[in-house]
Amino acid sequence: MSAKQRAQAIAPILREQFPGTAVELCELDFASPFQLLCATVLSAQCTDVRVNATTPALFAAYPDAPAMAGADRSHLESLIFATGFYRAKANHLLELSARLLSTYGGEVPKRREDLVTLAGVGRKTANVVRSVAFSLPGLPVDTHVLRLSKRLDLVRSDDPVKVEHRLNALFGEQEGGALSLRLILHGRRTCTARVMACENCVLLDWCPTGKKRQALAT
DNA sequence: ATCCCGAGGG
DNA sequence: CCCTCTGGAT
Repeated sequence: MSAKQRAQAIAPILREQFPGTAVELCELDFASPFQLLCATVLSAQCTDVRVNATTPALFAAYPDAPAMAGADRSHLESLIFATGFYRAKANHLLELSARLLSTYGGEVPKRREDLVTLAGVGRKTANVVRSVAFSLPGLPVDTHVLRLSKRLDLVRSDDPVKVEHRLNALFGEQEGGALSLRLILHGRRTCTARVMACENCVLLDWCPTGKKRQALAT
C-alpha cells in the first residue's frame, strides 16, 4: 500500500466528513481578504473561537488597511489583547497595513512571494489567505497537518515546506486549502496531539499508526 | 502542565 | 536551530 494509494482512499472520506470548499470550511469570520489576513495573523497560538470573539470590535474600529494603518497602538493592543502575543501582533497589523498602502494600493496581494513580505505573515498564513480568500492553490501546513500526515504515513519529513509539496503531489494542488482544513478539523476532533481516538476514526483502515496501535491492543 | 490553524530574531 | 512573544481553556 503506497502513500499515493492511501491518499486517494483518504481524500473522499475526509471530503464526506467535512464537505465544502476552503472558504466554507474556514472557521474564521471575515468580510474581506484584508480581514481574513488580520484574523489569520491573530490566530497564531490562539483558538479560532477566541479570534472570532475579538475581531468584531476590531473590524468595527478598523475595517480596512487605511483605517488599520492609522490605528492608535494602545487602542489596537487593547482590542486584540485576549488573542495573546498582543504587542507583537499589534505591530504586525500596523506594519502590514502600512505596507499594503505603500506597496499594494491598499489591497491584499495574491502572490505568495508578496504575501510573505508582510509583517506577521509566514508561509502558512500566506497559504490560508490564498486558498480561503482567493480560491488559489495554497496548502497551509500547521501542527495538525504535520502530525496527521505523519501518522497517516503520507510524509516522513518534519519540514513544513517539504510536507506542503508532498501533500500537493499526493492530493493535487487545487485541493490544498480544503484538504488542510479537513486534516485540521479531524486533528482537533479525533486525532489530537495527545489522544488518538482510533476507535471512532473514519480513517483507521488507511492509517498505519492506528492499525499498529490496534494490533498491539488486541 | 499543555495546547491553541506561527512568525521573527539571534 | 532555538528562543521569545502572550493570554485563556482544559
